[in-house]
Amino acid sequence: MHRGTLSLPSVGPFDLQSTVESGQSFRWVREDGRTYEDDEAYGGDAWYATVVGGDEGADAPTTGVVRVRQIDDRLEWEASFDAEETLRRRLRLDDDLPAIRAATPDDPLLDAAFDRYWGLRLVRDPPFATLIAFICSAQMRIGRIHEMQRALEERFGESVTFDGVEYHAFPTPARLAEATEADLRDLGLGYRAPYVQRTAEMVAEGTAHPQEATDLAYEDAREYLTQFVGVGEKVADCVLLFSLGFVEAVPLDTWIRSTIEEYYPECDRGSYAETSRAIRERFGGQYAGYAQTYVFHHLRNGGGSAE
DNA sequence: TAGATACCTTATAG
DNA sequence: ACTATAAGGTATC
Repeated sequence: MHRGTLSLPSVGPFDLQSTVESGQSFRWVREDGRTYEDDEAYGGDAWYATVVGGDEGADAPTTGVVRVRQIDDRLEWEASFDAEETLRRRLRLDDDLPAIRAATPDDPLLDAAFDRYWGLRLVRDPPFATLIAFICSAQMRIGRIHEMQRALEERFGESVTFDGVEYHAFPTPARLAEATEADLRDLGLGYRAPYVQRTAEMVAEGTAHPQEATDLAYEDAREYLTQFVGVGEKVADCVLLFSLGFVEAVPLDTWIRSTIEEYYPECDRGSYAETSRAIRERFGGQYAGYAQTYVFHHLRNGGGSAE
């Protein structure tokens, strides 16, 4: 058992709950077993766990389990290995949040979102698991996307025991590629089942790998990812933003589209590509994905003109 | 290239 | 109880 504490003034503002429960990551499981839709019962100091390794390859030299919780300005962790660097990377603790906000234009909506969830950070999740999770996300609620990922892990993921508790890594591409469409439909994936199987097969066979997009220019990277089955421009943007470090990416989902309609109508240019360019510019360019994630979380929790 | 439609499953509103 | 609708869209025509 390895343990450690990160003092938050050293990494700047941070809000663990907002970061891992804002619908950007599906890799963290709350240890108290409460669902992600049960926010009102949240106590503020819950442990969250994730299994590192599995499909992560070189990104995570150590396979193991990490638990983390936030108590005031301390981030406590327990893990089966020395997890400090993993946490810094996965939770983007080195991002300069004040500088990012300073680079984002002021307007009433962005100010409200940043004020309300100040400390929310983007995540840097493993590419394959993120690709699969967002293929699953089509026409799904956040809670059910979580359920699907847990089902995939339990059915196809490697079992890991830590501190007397059994955890499951996310399945490897090879293991998911072996699954049949019927297997995946049984887990409740619906029409996404063949998308997941075929995409896993592409990665397992070496046809393509989401990691390959990292070296490309942003729009080329988005185009690259759409070769995977079940991956359109929106899902590609999610993978770029939440896994591959393209902090300028702004996934145009239903929430952001309605936001554009209501608050930034001049940014609606018809096509995804052009609207994407316009809203990215409106959100300040290089860190536009940060603004998107704050706004998404804010509006999904009742923020905006309705309040 | 832009627009319309089907698609699995679940939860919620009426 | 039962039907309609929507949920972080994509593939196909």
